[in-house]
Amino acid sequence: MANLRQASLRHANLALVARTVLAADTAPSRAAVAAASSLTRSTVSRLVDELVAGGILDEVESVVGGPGRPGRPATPLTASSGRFAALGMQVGVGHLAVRLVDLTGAVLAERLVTADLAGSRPGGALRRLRTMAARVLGTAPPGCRVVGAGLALPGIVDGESGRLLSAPNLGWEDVVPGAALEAALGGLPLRIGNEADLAAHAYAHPAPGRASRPQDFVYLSGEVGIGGAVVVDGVVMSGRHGWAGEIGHVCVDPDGPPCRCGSTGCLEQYAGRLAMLCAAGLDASTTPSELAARTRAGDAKARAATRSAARALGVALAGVVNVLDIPTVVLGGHLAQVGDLLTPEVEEILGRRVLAGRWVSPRVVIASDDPAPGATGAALLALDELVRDPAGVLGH
Amino acid sequence: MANLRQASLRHANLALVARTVLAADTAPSRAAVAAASSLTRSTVSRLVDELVAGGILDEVESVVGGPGRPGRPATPLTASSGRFAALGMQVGVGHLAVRLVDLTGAVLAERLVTADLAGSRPGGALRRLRTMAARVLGTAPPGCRVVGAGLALPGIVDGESGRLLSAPNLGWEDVVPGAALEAALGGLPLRIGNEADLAAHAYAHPAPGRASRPQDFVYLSGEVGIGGAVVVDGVVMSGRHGWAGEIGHVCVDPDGPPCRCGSTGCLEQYAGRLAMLCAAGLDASTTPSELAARTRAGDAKARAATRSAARALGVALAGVVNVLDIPTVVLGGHLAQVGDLLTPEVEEILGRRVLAGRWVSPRVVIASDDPAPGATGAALLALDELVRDPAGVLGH
DNA sequence: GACGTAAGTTGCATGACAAAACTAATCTCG
DNA sequence: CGAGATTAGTTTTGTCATGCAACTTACGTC
Repeated sequence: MANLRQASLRHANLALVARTVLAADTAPSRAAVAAASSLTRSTVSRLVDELVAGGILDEVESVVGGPGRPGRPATPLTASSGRFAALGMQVGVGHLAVRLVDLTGAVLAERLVTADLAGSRPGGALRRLRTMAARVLGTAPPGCRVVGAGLALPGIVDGESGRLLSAPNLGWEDVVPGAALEAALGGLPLRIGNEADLAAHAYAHPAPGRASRPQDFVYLSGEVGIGGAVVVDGVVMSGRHGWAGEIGHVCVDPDGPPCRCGSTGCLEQYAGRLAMLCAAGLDASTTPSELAARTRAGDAKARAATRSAARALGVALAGVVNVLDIPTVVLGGHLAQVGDLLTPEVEEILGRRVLAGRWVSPRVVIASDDPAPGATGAALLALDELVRDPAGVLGH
Repeated sequence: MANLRQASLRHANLALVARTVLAADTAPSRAAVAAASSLTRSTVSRLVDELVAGGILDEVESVVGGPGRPGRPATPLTASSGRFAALGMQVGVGHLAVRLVDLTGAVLAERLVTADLAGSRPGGALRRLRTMAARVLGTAPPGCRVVGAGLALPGIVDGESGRLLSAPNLGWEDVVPGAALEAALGGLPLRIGNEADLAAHAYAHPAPGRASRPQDFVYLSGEVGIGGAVVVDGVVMSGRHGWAGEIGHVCVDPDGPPCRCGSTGCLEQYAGRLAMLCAAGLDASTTPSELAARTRAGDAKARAATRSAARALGVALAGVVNVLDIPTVVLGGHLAQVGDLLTPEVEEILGRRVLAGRWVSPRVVIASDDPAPGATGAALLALDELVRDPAGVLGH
């Protein structure tokens, strides 16, 4: 709603040029950027010079196998590597993670530890995260400017106030992580977000300003329960208060088993990690991969457990797809580990229950096995801000 | 993604000024617009002059009860009435409607006829609509410029190609209404859309560029089945292909009755108009108001029918609210007529099943009883385009 | 009737972009 | 090997929408 002045014009075009370079698959020349952005070469040249001087873009000298085309050779442009970075952190039920990610999407430094934080005290976990963050920041290359920090949390989060309202799987209630982390961050702006939202963001964006294959999908993530996120056009729909994506508590059967959320027949009671292991007669500490192995081996209880999970997922996701017309589902977290067993039946149910399935049949895909995608997403959050307004870090 | 030139700057600020005037509750002066938009008075003045000359805004002479404040009196600005308008049409299962709506949101002319179109032939219905449209356009006041037309349809629509893919309640498949209406429209651009989407748009926007109370809500609409729409920040989420909002086919109980969509236990089988009347032991031609009357009178079957509908709505909507974090539900269509009977139980179930219900309890509100809100929404669609880029109809 | 106040207008300076001419660096072909 | 073709990038000049500040207008008030 803000007005536009000439400066905003420059800001907007600066951002447009930066985005164009970052989004490109191969390093484009100034001329290519001009063609792609429909700005003139002269304007692009001026803006690129500014971005290069500001350390956001790099001119690549490499005449990798001279193209052999006539004319003056181009000067390829890329995101500057190692000059701007952001810190991404994640508190999971089973781990802590800290990452330093730069504008190219490269991880400059990382620390990841496993830790059983179910029913833990927030203070202790955040202190551990703080020392990890300090160490990672310490190993940042010289000349690298860290522009922000993000933290992914498995619960309902109020991003405005930086407050974690409730994380049932951790047993945390009403925590403000920023206060505990401040000492390590040294005034760095911290943004917090839901783990599934941030993992989904990372899935849609392999690097700042770059978009990957599906830009519209429903993302499911889970360590103990099931979190989720809805991504439309590469943007995570966070809802009125930022609490969207609770797919784990969509009702699959009103007469189903009670859920710890107080309701009955929630998806989580069929396809949550504990629910699946329990149904398969396995111990809570068993890995989902073990469950997958047993299912493949023909273990009857394991087969029944995956089958029940797949049917519940199918019913719940069909509802979501009917309401949102987003025909791609991405399975992350523990669901990724048993994903190939679930996919066929889930797709079959979706095809049957989705009204528009006649025209576009819903697909299920499996996310990468990164143990802490939320940390990457959290870092991208801060870097995206830089991409959205590069003038902010330049000489204004 | 487009680049910004100086002209775009002017276009954007022209739109900003127009929006500011249209969105205001009381006619603002140039100075007030400047304050609200953070443009300078000089810039606003120039832009307003252009908009007034172009017939988009009007200067109101009325010094209604001179304010008695010192200083030069302001010149209040409003949307120009009767100068620009758009044609909104709707084909319902039970009616045809055509409206001419101007920039103030006023209905300049209207025709509405009841007609049983279930299982009808598209050609006949569209011919009737065409003559209605021609008559309404004929009564447009002189000097009124009709800038576009929209058509609301109860089915799955491909807006890009202007094709109605399927409207099960009409029995229509693969129809291109634009061809049949062309003669009446005389080259006017026609946009088609889903009835629920457009009704939801009209609910969020009482007039072009103006926003009403809830800007985030789930809208339910129904004549025979149940259509729906999701509105986020005043914008209807249409989904990847524009087929979002099929809340009627969210699964309430996987073991429930079969639905004509091929699935089982769809919401429509509990809360659709026919389903409710049937469960209450009433004839298909009975009005929902009659059902409401019987329920209030204590008729056991009627009570059971509304109760069952309310529970199904509660379960289905809880899923939607959990996934989208949109805590307001608007009941339209036949559900509005029995709305007061459904509301308490639906709200109770939502409070129980929505995970974030602890912090914000979901509300159910009842839409107005306009028989053809989709027609208004369809007209607004075309007018919104004018508001989004006023420069388009000005001297470029 | 002079003064204060707020609305709206006018003229000038700024600065961002487009257009077009120009320079640079390479390939190609006679 | 050199002239011409071709493409990349730069420089110069013109345009135009905005901000700024001074100005005019139209009312109230004392």
